[in-house]
Amino acid sequence: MKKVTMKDIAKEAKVSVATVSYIINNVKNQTIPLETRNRVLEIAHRLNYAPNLAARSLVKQKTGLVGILLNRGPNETVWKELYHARFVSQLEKRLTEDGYHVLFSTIDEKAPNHHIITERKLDGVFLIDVKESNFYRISNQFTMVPIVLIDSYIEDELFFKVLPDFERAVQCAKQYITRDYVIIMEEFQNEQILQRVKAASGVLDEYIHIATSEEDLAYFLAKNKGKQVIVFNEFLATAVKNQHANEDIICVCTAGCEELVPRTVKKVTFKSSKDEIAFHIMKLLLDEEDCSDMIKYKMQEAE
Amino acid sequence: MKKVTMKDIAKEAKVSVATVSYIINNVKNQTIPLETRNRVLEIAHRLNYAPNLAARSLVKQKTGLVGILLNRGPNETVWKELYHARFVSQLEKRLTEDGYHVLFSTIDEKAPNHHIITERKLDGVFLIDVKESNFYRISNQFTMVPIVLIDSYIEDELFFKVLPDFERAVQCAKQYITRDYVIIMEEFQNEQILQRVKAASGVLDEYIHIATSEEDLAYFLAKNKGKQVIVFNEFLATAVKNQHANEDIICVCTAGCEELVPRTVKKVTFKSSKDEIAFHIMKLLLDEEDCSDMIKYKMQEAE
DNA sequence: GTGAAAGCGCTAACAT
DNA sequence: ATGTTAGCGCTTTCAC
Repeated sequence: MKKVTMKDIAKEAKVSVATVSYIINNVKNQTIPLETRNRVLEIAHRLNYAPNLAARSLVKQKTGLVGILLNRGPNETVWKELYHARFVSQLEKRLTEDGYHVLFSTIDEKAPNHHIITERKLDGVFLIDVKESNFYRISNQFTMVPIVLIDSYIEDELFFKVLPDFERAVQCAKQYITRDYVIIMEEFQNEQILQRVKAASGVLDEYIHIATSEEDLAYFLAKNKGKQVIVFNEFLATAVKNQHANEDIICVCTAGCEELVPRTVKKVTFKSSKDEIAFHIMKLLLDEEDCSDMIKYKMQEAE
Repeated sequence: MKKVTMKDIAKEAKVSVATVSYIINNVKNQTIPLETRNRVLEIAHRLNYAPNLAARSLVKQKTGLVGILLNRGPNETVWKELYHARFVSQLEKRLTEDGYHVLFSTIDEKAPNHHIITERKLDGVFLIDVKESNFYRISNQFTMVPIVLIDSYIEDELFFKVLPDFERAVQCAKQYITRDYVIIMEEFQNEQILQRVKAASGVLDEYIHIATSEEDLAYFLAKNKGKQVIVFNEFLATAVKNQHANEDIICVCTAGCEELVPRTVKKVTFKSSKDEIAFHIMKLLLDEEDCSDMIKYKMQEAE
């Protein structure tokens, strides 16, 4: 009941492993008589042969493995977790459909461990919500691997970045604004993302709330009673609405998941989803297109 | 700028690759003088050496890879997707903490492709929401791999199963029942799960609704106006509450995510989380404990 | 204490 | 048309 290899097939078919390899991989420029071919394939099938991709990648120098690495803070809120889960789920779908295998791992912010990238010889990596301090000094280790940063900003030409266009999003949200307003968003590990939102919003720091617990949230809302609220991401917006049904909420749908938001919440949506953009960039990098001119991608918004 | 291997280190340190291997892996019974040891480690570090796990697993016959495979139907609802995402996320955390690398993949229900299991030589596999027809005939291919089924029921002694104890859950929910009630749940790919809920509920088929779209849901609720509603999983319950604020809802918290449910919803929770149980079983299987007596695990409920 | 060498399963260049 | 062979990067036995 042990694992069956090409050798087993070769022996049974009385051919060499090379021949088996040619047939299994449908190698062109190798003319194999139909009889041999069928015999080998039949045996392979009968023995339940499955190629060993580890062995193959050793010689091919390509693993077919793409990593999705998620920086998880010590106590993330459920909302935030869902926000990430949604993205990972969508991205995985695209990668899987494209024939890649996806290695998914959270990175403990306190003990960041990126060894998986180099040890598994990943063909490409998505890094989500990266803490800049964790990455700044070690980026030189990853010059061989295409890396796309999600919801993160690190000043390093090596990385490609995908993140919402906060400036435009806030502008769109303002269409609904008729009086004073405040902003609520998740806590990102990446400090610069926060800075960008703040800069984009044009409101004072005291009117921007980083959601970390229900209690703090309730306190903030109580203090700003009567004001309109712009909330970033659908899950957080839903949570806010659940607990504070009366608020006048505008949700910036950064999670690509508008269906979940209560009808009474106003919405700002994006033209293309983050996973679509991220996948597209990675695809170009994996296919070794020339990517020297694209530096940073943003999502565009509609109404 | 190419990849650095043990050979490179060996050359630079003027020792053999064997010695390098001994040092890198801290092999006991091999007495290495401290001087050599430090010199090699220093070089490895300076060259940014990272072991190639594919090569290692080839000789060790263990990949350190665990699969989480999710059967995704053609048009899953967002609620369902979140339900799964939540579980995957929690399970991945445990596995990663335990030193395993996680291969995450959705399986297209229409073109089920389980080759990843045999080709990546996974050490263990979690299969979520498995369609029995997809698996029934091919289970013999996986006799080498520990497999744990989640939210699925397949009559096959080969598999371990983890699923909620629906009978007890319904009983608990009934504590809140004061009049006629209906049941709402997600559509599972695994038909037998549905059957179990039906059997457990003790209500007629016409009072059990499988949520597939908001329209159908609204129609079902309208038809059963005034009745109490038992909803399976927090996300669906939240969605129901969002759209139909007046309903008297009891949520069976199968997603381990109670915080997300509006306060006005009554809850039935489980004692232990599914990911905890699933991980525990897998751990035993991976460590090759004797597991011959455990057949099926259920979740217990509290409150 | 250290290293040569075989072999894990596979591919591909080169013979035949 | 098929086989031989030399690796891919690593572990491990066994000899020195």
